[in-house]
Amino acid sequence: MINITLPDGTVKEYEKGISGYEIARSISEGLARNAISIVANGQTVELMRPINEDAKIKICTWNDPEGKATFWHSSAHLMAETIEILFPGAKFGIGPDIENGFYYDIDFMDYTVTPEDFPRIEKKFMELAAEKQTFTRIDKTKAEALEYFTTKGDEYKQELISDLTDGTITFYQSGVFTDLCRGPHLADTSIIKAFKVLSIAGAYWRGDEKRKQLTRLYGITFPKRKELDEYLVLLEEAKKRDHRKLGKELELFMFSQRVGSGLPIWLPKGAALRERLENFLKKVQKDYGYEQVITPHIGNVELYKTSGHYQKYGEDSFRPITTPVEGEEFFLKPMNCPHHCEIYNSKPRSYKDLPIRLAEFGTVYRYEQSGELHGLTRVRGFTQDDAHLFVRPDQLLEEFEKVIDIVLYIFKTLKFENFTTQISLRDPNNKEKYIGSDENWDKAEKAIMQAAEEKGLTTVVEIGEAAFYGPKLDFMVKDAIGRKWQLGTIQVDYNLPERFELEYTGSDNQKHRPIMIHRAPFGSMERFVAVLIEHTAGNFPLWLTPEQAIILPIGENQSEYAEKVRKQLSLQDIRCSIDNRNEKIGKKIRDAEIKKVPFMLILGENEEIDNTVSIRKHTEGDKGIMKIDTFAKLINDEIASLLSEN
RNA sequence: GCCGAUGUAGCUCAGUUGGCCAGAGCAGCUGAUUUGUAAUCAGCUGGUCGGGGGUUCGAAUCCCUCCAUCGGCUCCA
Repeated sequence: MINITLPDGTVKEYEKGISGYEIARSISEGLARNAISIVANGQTVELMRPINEDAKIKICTWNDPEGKATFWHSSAHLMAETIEILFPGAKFGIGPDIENGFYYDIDFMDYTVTPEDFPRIEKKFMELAAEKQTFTRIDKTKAEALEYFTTKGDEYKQELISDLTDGTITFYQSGVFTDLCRGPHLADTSIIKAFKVLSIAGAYWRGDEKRKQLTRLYGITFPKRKELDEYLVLLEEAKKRDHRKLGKELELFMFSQRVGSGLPIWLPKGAALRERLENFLKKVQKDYGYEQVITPHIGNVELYKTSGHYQKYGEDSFRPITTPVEGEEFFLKPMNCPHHCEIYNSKPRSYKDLPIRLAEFGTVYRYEQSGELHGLTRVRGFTQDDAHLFVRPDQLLEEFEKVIDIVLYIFKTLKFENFTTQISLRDPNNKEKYIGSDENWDKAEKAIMQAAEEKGLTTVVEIGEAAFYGPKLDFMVKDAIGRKWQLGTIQVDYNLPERFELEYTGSDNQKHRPIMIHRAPFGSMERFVAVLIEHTAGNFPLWLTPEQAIILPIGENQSEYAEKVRKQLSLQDIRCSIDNRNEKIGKKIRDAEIKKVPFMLILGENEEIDNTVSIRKHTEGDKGIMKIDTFAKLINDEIASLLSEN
């Protein structure tokens, strides 16, 4: 007999060799029916696998992440089988489950797959699923495994197998398809009731751009047809929040082919919104002892040779600008830190002066490959809400933590609740990608981890994601369709102070080297606004929104009164306009709703007589009548509360 | 940069196998209407069919090329 511990802590006794399925059945028929896989002692395995020792278990269904993973991973196998049948000779790379569905990287050889092929792939897939195919696990020696795929002529699988240790290799066979795989899998394919090929893309074999590009098919499956339909609706809804679409509709920003790709142009409403964000941050920073500076958009090549950027990125930058007579070389500023280092160096510094906190909304230009540009989130010219803190070693931790406070305050004020925090370290096996000594890197990495821990952040550590001059603490937020973007970033840097020979005089009258903290809570204004648009679906908080209220006179007779209301509100800092068009009130309301104006003020004879306005709230409807000043106070109070919550 | 797709009026989209002056709705302009909580009516204006080249008697439609955009990959100081 063995002891099985259930997630709620109860311990049950079973015969040795019992399967997860039988355990599920002993709990309830329903659970057995819905069970997909079982986690036993931390390892996800098939339901039918015998359990031979005491174990802590969890039966996974579609509602568990592990269950979904197994469901989608098995679906990837089935999609591969479908491809093998429809496109004989196709070779297979890897096919994992992902956050939403799964993909398989496939070399289709001479055939080019297009979305027109999707329907027949989907049809065949569903036929195979209905066959109730089972997944059979087969242990192989390395030699046997290699032989199988050599005979089959699949060099990708051969390469994968060569990297594996002998004795751990398993195959899974379902239908006519056999794949190298660790498992686990569904009991059989019949519970897959809906499948859709989502998209097709190129993907380099093993993520290496020097190697062959395979065709990646993205797909998703569900245990119910209805769930697929719901998922597709969800995707459609998400597309409506796309910042590129809303940015155009709400006239926030634009791009022009003539100006150049990746170079955003801020329209009046977008510029005003961005300015409010900047002022908000400026005020916070002032409270934290930052000083604003302004530096030029270009810098001499020597500046970037000193900083190391030239050696690192010189070839992948916009070409240098040269002066006609002297032939001096300048680069478009790719970052603000070197300029700020020069400010630090402009006069002798004492330990009493530190920390020095220099902030700048600095516009920078970076060459991004054409295929990487993406709306406002990935551009070639953007403005960082940058600042550099020059601190003594004994101030590092406290200053770093205060920066975390600023980031968290901003995220909270803007209701960014679903962010993740990532510590980006260097890849110790790839040191030539970075500058600076091991000792300094160690110090910097430790400082970040300590600060994050003391602030109670739940972090994910990513190796190899550091900047070339130092490790980072990054704040990541997802966009409408789940893509992750880095917004806020805080970086500890021992390297630039050395390269620029930054110094301060200590209390011992000796020269010391300060440490730099680079930080940008928004990341960049462009990317932040993009994510803000997608999070709010264009319904910005009242203090940020371009137009807070719109006055809608019912007829021509109210135009004078409308102007009076506008002036009165404007005196109380409320942004509003008048819709004086010769249209019916229904039309004016409709247009204001589409423009997402938070408040509509409807004025007719009654309001004019009583000196009131009739309030209609965006998406909510009629809110009744109130005095003009009462409305103004209501708005200003709401804004004050939005900004003061802390 | 790479793989695949897309590009028709300011916006959203029609445009059959290449064939008469390239269409619609919204927006805009003009006029009528003066309106009470999500679209008043009528008329009009507006397009080098992404750019360039080619095939053809004839190209928005077929081919080549460049550009931009979209989905990914790679990259992201």
